[in-house]
Amino acid sequence: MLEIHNSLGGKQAQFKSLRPNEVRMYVCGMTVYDYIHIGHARMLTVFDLVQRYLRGSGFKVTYVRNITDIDDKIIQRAAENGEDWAELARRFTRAMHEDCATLGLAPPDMEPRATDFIEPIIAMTQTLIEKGFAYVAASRDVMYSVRKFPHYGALSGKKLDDLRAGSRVQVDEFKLDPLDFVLWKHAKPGEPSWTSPWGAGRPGWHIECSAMSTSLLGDYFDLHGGGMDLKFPHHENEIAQSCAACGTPFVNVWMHNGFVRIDDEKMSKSTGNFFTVRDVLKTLRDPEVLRFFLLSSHYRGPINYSAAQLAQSDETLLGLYRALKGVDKPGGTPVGEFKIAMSDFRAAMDDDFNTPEAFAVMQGVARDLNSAKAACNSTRAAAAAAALLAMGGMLGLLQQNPDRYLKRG
RNA sequence: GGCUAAGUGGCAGAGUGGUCAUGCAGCGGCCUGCAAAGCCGUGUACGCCGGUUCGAUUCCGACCUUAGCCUCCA
Repeated sequence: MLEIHNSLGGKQAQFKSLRPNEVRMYVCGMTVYDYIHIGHARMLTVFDLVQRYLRGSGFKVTYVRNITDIDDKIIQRAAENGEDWAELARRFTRAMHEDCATLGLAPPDMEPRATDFIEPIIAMTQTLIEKGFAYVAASRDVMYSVRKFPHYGALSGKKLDDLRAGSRVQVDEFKLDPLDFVLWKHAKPGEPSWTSPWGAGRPGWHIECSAMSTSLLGDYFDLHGGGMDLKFPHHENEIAQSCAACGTPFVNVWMHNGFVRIDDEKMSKSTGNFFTVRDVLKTLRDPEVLRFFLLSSHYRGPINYSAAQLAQSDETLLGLYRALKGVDKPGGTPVGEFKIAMSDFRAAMDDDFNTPEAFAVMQGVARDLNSAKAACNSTRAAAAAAALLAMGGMLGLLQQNPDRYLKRG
């Protein structure tokens, strides 16, 4: 029985997919204007784990992860570089794909780009205007009127009036409410733009995800994920847009991963305290060390990044590969006591993807494996190795040839 | 200011109303020609103060501290 913490409602809920044995999931991916850092790697790894484990549990999964390839930051960075914005986006999309491949992340089933979904974005914006949820402001931007959506704030537990009171944002004079957000940005001279009923412009960030997810997965789908920082306002806005436009519920379960920190501060591009995946990977024996590190604490909690931590993960992972080394014909189905370990492992994972607990089960199997090897009990060793490999497979770990892995570094 | 998480042994990190997390490091032992690896053993850890309870790290309340969101952000 799989239980997942649903951000909406803030509690663990028994996971029921909307269609039998099928999971449709959407994850907010990258805005491609720079190389990905360890914080992005955590998000990517966490949801890779989710889709992998769901598949391993017998679900048919459709995993969609978008690419935001038009955005203020892209335009700004391109201008700084004297580079074409579309070329810059393509360049960093390629870099991201390279990094994902190195990290051993399965590609999503669909990877929509915002610029390929201008039509649905315009259509949804139009619908929102027609239904009275959006308006064309004096600035000629199309805005979503947050007050028109009664459930606004439900996901993040925020009240509109509290937000307004505490807001440090300088209020846009064209907005009816300070929290209204842009659906369609009116193009300034020289900016990339698409024609629309409201003149040349480009999509706002929030509407992209609503348009792409509902176009590809339907109005109401199972799982929506992303980093903690997207909960408000991005996901709140997605709910407001999609529910209002489609007239249905939007998402069954919301999942948010915790941040990677450095010295107890959030790793982020804006503050400049970040390490890119490619730089960090140069210091490691194998990319698997990073995956192991990222999964060694629960996905919802914070994780502190440091070289010392990585070294510890390296050491632990080495121990697991050493256990696997020299086992004759591992494989087949786990038997006997390892069947029990297997079900312990599943229980841990079914409990909101409790990877640390799952790791503990694997350590127990590794110990049994080492004991069996020491006792020259090759049958038992093979059974233990089979179990360990099966568990590792569900996490995307331990699938390399042990001898080759151990020779590295 | 509002809202949300979290504070566990040297470090990392789960979990639980009353015998065990787990890993790394340390210590003792076994094994080995020595070492490494492995195996066995080993630590009166649960922010502070009250409350509930036969019993609380675990439940309740206050407090302190940290982080995040309220502006782009995975």
